Amino acid sequence: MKLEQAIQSTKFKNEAHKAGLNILYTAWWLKTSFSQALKEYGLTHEQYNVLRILKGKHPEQMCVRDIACRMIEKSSNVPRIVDRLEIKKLVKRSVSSFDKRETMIQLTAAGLLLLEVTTKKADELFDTQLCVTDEEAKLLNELLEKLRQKEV
Amino acid sequence: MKLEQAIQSTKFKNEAHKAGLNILYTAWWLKTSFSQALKEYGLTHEQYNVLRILKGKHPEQMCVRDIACRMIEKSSNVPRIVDRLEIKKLVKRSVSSFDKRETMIQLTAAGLLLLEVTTKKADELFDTQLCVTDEEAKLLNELLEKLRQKEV
DNA sequence: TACCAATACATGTATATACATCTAAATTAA
DNA sequence: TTAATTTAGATGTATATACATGTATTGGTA
Repeated sequence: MKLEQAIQSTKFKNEAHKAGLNILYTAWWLKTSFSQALKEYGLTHEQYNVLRILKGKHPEQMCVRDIACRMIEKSSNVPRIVDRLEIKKLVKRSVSSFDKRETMIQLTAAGLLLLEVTTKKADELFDTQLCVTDEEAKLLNELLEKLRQKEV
Repeated sequence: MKLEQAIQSTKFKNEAHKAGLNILYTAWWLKTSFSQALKEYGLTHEQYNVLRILKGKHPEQMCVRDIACRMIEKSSNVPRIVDRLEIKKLVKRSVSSFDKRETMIQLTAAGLLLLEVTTKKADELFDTQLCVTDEEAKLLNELLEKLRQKEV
């Protein structure tokens, strides 16, 4: 669907302005499809994201700060997301013996299992829903990184 | 900043997968810069978005449903955003005489004034922060719309 | 050693998202 | 014309975002 149809708007200040809105809309669409796919497993996509980050170090533990700086949305409140994962017994919290201020998080066997199933679903979604060739995707990545070059 | 630095991750399944994450990250970055710019005016970017949509019809009124289908994030809860705008006297609610189920929303003079100031700020932000040429932006728009082609 | 600043994370608050439910009004059907 | 269905939007709940503040621990400094 063209952006014009999606947000019922035809006038944009310029192409860059339209690109900004197009990125926001595409991100919303992606998040929504993603959340839909995870729903039957009782996971939100932020919870999935934290599990996936933990998998990267498994069976080692990670502290909250390390998880936070790997999140896509940097302002995510990781302790609260971990709260919900802990209630569902998908992760385990423990105080670091190294530094008692740090809370170490580790995937449980249930968390690891659920992650494996949902990762398959998520990868499938990316493969089937994102209609771009490898070259187009590469170009898209370059354009997005150029667009963000004033990032602080 | 490269996506790899931003989310401290170097392994992606393929370029399309990386593009998906890159879009999500770029959208987060955009939203954050945007919210930052609006903060001194006491507006969130969703509230700004609703005001901007209302401006499109001003001085005519719009019903809640019409606003909702122009929102970038379709699952936004428009009545609640309007609640906050109404408290700040930036919009006015009234029952439609045409169909008493409909609530008509209209910008107040204060809302219109605030919108003019913030629109200047917002446009400035888009112009200075989005580092792409007109051709690149056009390409980006085409790629995003191709990527979304399986949209329902 | 005692004090102070910095750090890690928990927690509180306002707003938004995502979705379900409720109420009133309009539309359709019997 | 009444009854059932649909629609519009208000409202409730769980989760997340964005940001401020509180608390314990650590590290640095006098």
